Amino acid sequence: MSRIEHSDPTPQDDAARAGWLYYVGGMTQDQIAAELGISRQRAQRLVAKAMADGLIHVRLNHRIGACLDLESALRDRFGLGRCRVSPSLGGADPVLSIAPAAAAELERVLRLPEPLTIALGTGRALRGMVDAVAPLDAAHHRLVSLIGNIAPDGSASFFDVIMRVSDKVRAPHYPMLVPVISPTSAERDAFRALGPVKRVADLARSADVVFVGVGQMSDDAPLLADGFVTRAELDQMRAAGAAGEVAGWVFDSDGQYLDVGTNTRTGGVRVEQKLDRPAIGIAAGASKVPAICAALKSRIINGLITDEVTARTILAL
Amino acid sequence: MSRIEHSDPTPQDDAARAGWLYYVGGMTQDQIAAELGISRQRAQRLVAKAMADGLIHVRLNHRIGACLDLESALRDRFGLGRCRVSPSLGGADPVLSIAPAAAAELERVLRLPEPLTIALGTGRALRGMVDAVAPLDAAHHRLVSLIGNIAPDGSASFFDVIMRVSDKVRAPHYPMLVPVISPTSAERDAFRALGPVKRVADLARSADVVFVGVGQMSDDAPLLADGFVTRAELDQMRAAGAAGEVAGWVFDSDGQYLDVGTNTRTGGVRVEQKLDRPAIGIAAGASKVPAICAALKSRIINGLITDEVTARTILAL
DNA sequence: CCATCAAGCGATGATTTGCTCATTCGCTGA
DNA sequence: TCAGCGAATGAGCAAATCATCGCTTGATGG
Repeated sequence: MSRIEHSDPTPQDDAARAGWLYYVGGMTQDQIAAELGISRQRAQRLVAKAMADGLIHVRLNHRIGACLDLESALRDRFGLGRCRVSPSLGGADPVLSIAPAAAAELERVLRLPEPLTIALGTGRALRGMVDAVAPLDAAHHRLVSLIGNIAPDGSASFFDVIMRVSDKVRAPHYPMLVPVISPTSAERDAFRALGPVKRVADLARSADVVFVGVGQMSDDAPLLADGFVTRAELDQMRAAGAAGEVAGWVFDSDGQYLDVGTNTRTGGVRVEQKLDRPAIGIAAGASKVPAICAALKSRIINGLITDEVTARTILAL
Repeated sequence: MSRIEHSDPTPQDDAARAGWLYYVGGMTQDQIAAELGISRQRAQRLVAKAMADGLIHVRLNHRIGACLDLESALRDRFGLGRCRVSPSLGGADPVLSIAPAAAAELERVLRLPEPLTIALGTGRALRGMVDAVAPLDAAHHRLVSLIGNIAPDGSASFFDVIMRVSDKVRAPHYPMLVPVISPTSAERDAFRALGPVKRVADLARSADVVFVGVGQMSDDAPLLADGFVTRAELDQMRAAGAAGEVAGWVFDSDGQYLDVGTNTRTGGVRVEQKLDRPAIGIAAGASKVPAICAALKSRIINGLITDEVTARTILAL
């Protein structure tokens, strides 16, 4: 026996086992407690931990008719390639509802056999997506960041999305080591002139697939909440017609990029309009609707993963 | 609005939506009832239906250390290619515990880009596997049955495994339209001489991957339970050393096929020993251990998906 | 060596869920 | 038209689950 038992079970092992028995085996927590020789409370905690640690993945294997209808309506209206509509989750954060669908789409791309360069933006939706991705081996692809990873406070937390996903799927990753938005155009240009930055930017521009979130420019703008722009800058860009933002680059309600405000100092790579490769927007929520519409209109994105109510609102316009 | 609402929600749509809100959204049944404007009991029934219909798939995203250890031990001992060990589910049917792992392996194969011929056996374990596969598009592969699909009572229920999986993944399928076991060798040979049967058999023999269950020859033998062999035939073959069976073909404890009993009348294609392509056995349960060991020993199978206690028992021998 | 503190544990009460049963609804055939 | 019948519904209840609380235990630092 000791020949086989190479290692003591880690806490995660225990949690995984309890979660397995509970969710797959359909056992009650009492039964699990008896099986593993622990108290029910402990069993309960292990099951909860398994869920909290993301050890248990739940997916819906049925396309709800209403969502399929919305997908084809969106596809027709905006000439989309990929389009996915998830059922909404009542009042909960819409990010939660689109994360599994977004993860499934990313996994689909990662499983393609030919080596691809996959460009990723950042934001809550993308973060939700990578948290929902199942570990798999995609070492033949390259993951490249579209956006700088240095926040105004100097932290590199926005690095997270690409780092986490590359960790999960064992793919090499190329973060863009520049400020998301530099204090001055000159400083931005100085960063851009650096060899390594240039190479990552070229890689990002040549990406075979692009995944981005879409930011709104209303008072709850992610750029503002995360401290990338000041309220004055936000107001200035709104006065100039700003309706939304992709990878930090602000555009108007027709999806045309502006030449004012932070757009003169944004460090990352801009997702060009009418890209001939998939550029998939991952976004949901009432306040994002104008931004999503604008991005779709000028084909900054040519694919969309959203939720039911957002899809309905977009189509109602 | 009516422009969008093309179709009324089906009962499955409702179940899927309730299951989504419950499992993905983490809402209580009361909340779901309020959200959908139905009674709590109805919400409860929809959630249960979603689970029963297999609309909700749960997978464990963590390899438990003990199982990994067993996998490498099995790989070393029997020189296996693919090997997967799932945690056991207490007293429950071991088929339930291996079905997700088996499904994941089949999905991996189905997602390979080059067109493959995939041969499938039948049995409870295979049936569990196909029930757990997620729908995906694998139209470039061919699914071929190793085993006849006509049961002694004339029903074609054994057709189920390959039909269901081909339905789920939209792959063309080639059932073998012969009795599993014919009453006489002559009749078996007559079937074999038929052109269509010959072509399916040739296809099966040339398969790039093989998935089979492993049957025991003890009193709970699947062949006996399903009425393919009589007790007298079972006893006769046991007297001749029968230890197990793959795709209806009986072998002894060294994994050598016998020349007696029903083996002279079995209709399907025999999985040859030491195949140079993957031949993956999907089997778990204490009573199957001798059969699995025998099949591994002579390399009728060169891959194994089983559960923890079965793996331990195999290695203890 | 002892005081302090944090982490984990088991118990308890509140909430949520699964199940049974009587009833109703809708359909079919006389 | 209406009786018969099966499926679906909702009420009620027992079981299961979850959240909170005080306690133990073991580590840390004075």
